Amino acid sequence: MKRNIFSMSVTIKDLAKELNLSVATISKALKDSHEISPETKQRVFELAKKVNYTPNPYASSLRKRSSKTIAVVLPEVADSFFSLAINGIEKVARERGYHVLIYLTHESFDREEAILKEFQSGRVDGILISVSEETSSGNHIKKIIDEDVPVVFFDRISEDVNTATITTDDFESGYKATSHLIDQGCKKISFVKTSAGLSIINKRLEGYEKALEERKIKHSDADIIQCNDDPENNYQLIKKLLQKKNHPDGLIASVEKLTTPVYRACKELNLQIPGDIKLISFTNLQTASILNPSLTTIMQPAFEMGKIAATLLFKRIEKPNFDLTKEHVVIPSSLQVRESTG
Amino acid sequence: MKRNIFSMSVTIKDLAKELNLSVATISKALKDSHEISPETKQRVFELAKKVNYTPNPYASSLRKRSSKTIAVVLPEVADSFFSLAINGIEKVARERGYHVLIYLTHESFDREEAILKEFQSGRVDGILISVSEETSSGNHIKKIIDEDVPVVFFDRISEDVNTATITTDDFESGYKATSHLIDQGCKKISFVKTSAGLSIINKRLEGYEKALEERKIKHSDADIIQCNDDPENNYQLIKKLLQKKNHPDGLIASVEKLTTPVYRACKELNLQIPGDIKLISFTNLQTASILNPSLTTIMQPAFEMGKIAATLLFKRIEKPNFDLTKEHVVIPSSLQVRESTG
DNA sequence: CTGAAAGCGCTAACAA
DNA sequence: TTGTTAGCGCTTTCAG
Repeated sequence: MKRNIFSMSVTIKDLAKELNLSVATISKALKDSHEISPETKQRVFELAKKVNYTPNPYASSLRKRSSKTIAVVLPEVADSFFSLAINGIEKVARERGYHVLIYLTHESFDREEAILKEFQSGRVDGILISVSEETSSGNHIKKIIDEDVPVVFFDRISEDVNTATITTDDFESGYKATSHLIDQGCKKISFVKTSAGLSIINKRLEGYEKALEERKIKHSDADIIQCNDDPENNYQLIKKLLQKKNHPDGLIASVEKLTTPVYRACKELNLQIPGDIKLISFTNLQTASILNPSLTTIMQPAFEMGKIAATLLFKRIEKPNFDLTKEHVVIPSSLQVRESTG
Repeated sequence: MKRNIFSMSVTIKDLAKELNLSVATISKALKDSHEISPETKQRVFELAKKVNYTPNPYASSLRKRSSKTIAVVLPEVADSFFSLAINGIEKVARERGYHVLIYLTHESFDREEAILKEFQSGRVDGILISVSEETSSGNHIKKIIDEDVPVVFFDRISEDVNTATITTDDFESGYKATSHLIDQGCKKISFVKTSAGLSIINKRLEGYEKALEERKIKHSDADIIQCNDDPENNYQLIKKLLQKKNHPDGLIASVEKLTTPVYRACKELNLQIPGDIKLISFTNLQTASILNPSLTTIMQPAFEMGKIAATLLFKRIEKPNFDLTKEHVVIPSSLQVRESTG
């Protein structure tokens, strides 16, 4: 492939030669610097347009030590919350001319650590992260912050890292969900959770316990079902719970992926929802409304959270003395009452 | 922040100084070149590890004219197909040490064009794309290919661009879905589609028409419902269809997002599924199985398609004479029969 | 086996 | 207003 002004990537040098100007002049003209005469700018713009000049991003990144790209690191993407969050993030990134690199940890701490390590030498100007289930220590994240690349957490935070967080009111929504079930007459409410020590899940759980205590509903550890990442295992656990003669009459699925096994188990065991058991799930799934009976949900403002997280990150990127450690936004989830708790 | 060997990004130069070697030697040692003595390599590796050296990716990209990153451009991400595809793509990218930039067109051609333009100056080594609904011409894509950056299409292709494609058997699955409904006794089958001239939807439609003709089922344009991007509008259209005295007794939702309005409309109108109307939807949604009645679906092998698309792309990236224009993989969708067509 | 030097494309002092 | 120059950090001849 020829490398002249009509093919391959055109460089500033090419433009300079063509117009008999120096590269410096072209560079400045291109960014509309006031040091350059209108006429020159005009000529430069025209030629640039004509030959379809696009700056080499890496040359510029190297020189300016900023890449105009951010990283989004997520546990997974096949989940309505994260899908929507990506949408929000991408939206504000695009508006500001930033690029977004996406990384999936698949809930593995090792992978998360390996990924974070890549951000040590200026690959990205900032990081948006929702930590994996396995993540307990935040040292890998602190290390990056020490290198002066800003990090903001959204949804799943690491409590020992001191930086901006965008979360929902997990405690309150656990409380709200539970209170709603109690209001609807439930006397024995189970809380189904995922494996690890995710702080958001634990907060939901605390809300659940608080509500039960306030309303003087007796409960025991047996009401809290610990699931893991194996769908079949989870299904069996839930089924076992619902098979008991004194099975719960209310159930909270604390994460989206537990919705399907719960419905399946009820169907399999011929338990009527909401007659025999009332259900609430933490999810943003569109299809909640067309389940039969339709599903009462706690919906997180996923898109909004993504947008706010990204906005804060950019604020810090563009204004390095903006203090992220002071930013802790909590956006309320909403309870969508539907038939499953009717 | 100090810039010495114990803080901030360490560079090759720092290592060189520390070990009294030249940067060239360090660079070669780091990539385990045979020109370097084992002892030297050893020393270099140790120091690099100790001071946590990470190469500056942009310096290297600039010099090597390759970025070890690919772009994935998608219409949206809040859709089970794309979510799963991203998973597949990310998996193989990670295995090969590539980074992935994500871009959303939100079904807008203009946005797609603007995004593609960014790939002109070596930002990415290759592109995976599923075109927007509005995309009819492929010139913006051809331009990129002309600059020698490889492109592979997955799912939604642009027919006038000659490069690798990974698709499902859309015609066959349209045919299969329709035949299934006929087998189940449907006499009047509607096909609900989205707005634009997406080739995959039209192929599904052709399969539908073929099946009807083969089985001598009369049908008219009125059986084909044209939706758009406005959920409320779509809901009304579908409702109007189902309200007719001689409403269809079978319905194919040709894209995932039409599933919800169809179910909603049936419920609203008190139509029994599958008694009054049988339903099939093109979707990979987990929740299809817990809808009530559970939903018969055509499932695309999304994860697999993402993986294959990425694999082909990397093959081409790593072996520039590998001819993408000859690669056209078609992976069959599968019909999941459930209660909604019972 | 090691090093000197050139240069990827761009930006930013500084000079003219 | 424009140009000269010196890098950003790395890779890669080519010489020693």
